[in-house]
Amino acid sequence: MRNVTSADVARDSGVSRTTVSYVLNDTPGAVISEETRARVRASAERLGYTPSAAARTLRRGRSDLVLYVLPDWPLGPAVDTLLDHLAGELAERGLSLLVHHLRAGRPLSDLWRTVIPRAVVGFTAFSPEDREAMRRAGIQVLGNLDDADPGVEGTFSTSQRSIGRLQARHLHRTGHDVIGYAAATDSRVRQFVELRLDGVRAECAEAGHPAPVVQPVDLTLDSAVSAVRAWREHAPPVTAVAAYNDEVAIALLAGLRAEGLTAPGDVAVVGVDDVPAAQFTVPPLTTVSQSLDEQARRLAATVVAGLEGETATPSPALGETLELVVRESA
Amino acid sequence: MRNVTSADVARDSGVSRTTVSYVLNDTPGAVISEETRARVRASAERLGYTPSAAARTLRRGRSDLVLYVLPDWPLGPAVDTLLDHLAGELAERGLSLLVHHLRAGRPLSDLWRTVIPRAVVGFTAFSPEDREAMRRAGIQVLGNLDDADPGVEGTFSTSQRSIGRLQARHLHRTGHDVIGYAAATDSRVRQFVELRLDGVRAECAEAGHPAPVVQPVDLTLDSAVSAVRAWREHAPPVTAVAAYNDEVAIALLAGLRAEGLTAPGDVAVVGVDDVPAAQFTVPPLTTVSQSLDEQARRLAATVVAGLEGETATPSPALGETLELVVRESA
DNA sequence: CTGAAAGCGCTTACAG
DNA sequence: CTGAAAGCGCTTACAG
Repeated sequence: MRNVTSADVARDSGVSRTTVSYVLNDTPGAVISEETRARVRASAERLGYTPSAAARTLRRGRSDLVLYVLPDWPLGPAVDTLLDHLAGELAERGLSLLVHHLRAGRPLSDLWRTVIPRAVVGFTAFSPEDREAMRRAGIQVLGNLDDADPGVEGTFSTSQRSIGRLQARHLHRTGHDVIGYAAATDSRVRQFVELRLDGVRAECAEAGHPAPVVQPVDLTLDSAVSAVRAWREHAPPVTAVAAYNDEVAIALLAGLRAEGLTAPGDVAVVGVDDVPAAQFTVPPLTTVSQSLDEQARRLAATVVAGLEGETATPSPALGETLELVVRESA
Repeated sequence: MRNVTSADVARDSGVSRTTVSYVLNDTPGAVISEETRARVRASAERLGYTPSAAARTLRRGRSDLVLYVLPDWPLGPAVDTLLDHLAGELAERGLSLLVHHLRAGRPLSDLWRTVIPRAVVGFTAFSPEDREAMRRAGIQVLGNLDDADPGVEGTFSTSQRSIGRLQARHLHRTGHDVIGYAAATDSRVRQFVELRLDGVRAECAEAGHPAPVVQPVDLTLDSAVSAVRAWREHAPPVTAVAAYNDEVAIALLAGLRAEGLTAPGDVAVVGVDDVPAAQFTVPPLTTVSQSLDEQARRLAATVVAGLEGETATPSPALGETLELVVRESA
């Protein structure tokens, strides 16, 4: 059963392939009678014609794919939401999403050169060479986390620094002068840890308070307990801590409990993410919500705007998607 | 700056395009001197030649894409792992991953007809028509959750029923006769709820115990409290409950606490997933781990085996990736 | 208004 | 051992 091509449609509707192409693509300049158009469309429909992406790509020199480059660290639930929104918006415009997970020994350039996507969207920034090469090839490049490029900074992702600032500010406002920072140990997430911690530091400096006392915390009780002890023994003692995320914060809460301490009485704890479990911890966890859904929507909008050639409307200040959820732990 | 084509490489190395193609593709029958091969490869390298995916696809009649069809419900962290492994394995074979999120008004057939992927991998089963049509088009079809097709059943996903059985069995063994089931209310997840609950029912029936008392639980304290009350008021009273997943179980634990009850003393609770927070709840949560990593690896292996034409080695019994993690809540 | 023809870049019988 | 040539299915100047 051979595939049905535009030639089949042409034959069936008694016109040339040119006409079929004009009709089906609604080519602007083409002057074709409504009657002919209807006939062509009916044929296409009846024969179940679907244009070949390969042929179209070969002809046009660029495909209908958008390459989404994922980083080498765990993104959590964010990806799902992101991919979903993005794929949805793209589908409405006849585009499809190609995902690539960055990894050692899997150069990005081979892929984009081979596939010639309409746009490349990166979770992390691209190397200047990659970026330049893609631009030259007429591929739209949308990066992320790219602090060097002010035009792109934070277009998609909430500024990690703002997260740290928000945590520290809340802790200061609730009467804590010397605060700790619980840093995740997963090396793949280092970039984020550094950025968020930077925010905490900046806030402390501006408030005239001492710099945060950093302790590594992985997802074990032992590690949480050690961190708690270190903070308590610190002089002056740490009375509140900003955790890298809710998982770390939840471990911390368990660490406090194991030491016979409570939050926020002995040590206040603030997390990041507002995971579902955060409302059910003992005590309920105060945290920073990143509004991933909202961010996903913005990313999709930005990509689409870029594709349609609009000047990327500078997205609203990042902090806007950030929200402090005050419960009981801090 | 025109793209470099095989003709450029041919010119540069002084051979025909035929030879370039033979060398670069290691075409089996081709007899070409080692010296010529080296020359061609050097030229390709130097010119930065990357074959056009579009042209190759047009010629071959099928692309180097594997279409991964995601369902219309939240997959959680699973997707990330799955995509990562799959994309990795595929990349090693020169294939790329195209994701499509199923949604109303976005027919799958348009996409696969347009793109002609090497294989289509589905998280959920495909309709018989889609499946047949794809097969006829020479596309490898790998479904999931497809209980109707024994050859495919559970190839990728752990049997949802086994999860329920495992939960119920543990509860029975620890002395509970009448158990409850906490069903998630998110409609997108209904399919899973039904399957897992089925497993619980089957286990109860076989053990000669009463059928599970089902209560809906969403992620609010109120809802958890209502469920707890209903179970306590049930005659005979429910002394243990299997929760749809850890999130629901964690809400339940909070509901018990709010009612002045404790687990497992008053009501035992067992979850599913072993999320990081599970080890830090009060009390630590007993749960079923699905070994998503292991499953992702298997999915990738199955897809790759299928692509290489091997008869899909029937994967080992599903239950094997399931593991009961006994902590304190049950 | 509509058609014949070129050409996108590749692979692969076919003929030396 | 190697090359000339056809053809995959489309779009788009170009010529009526």
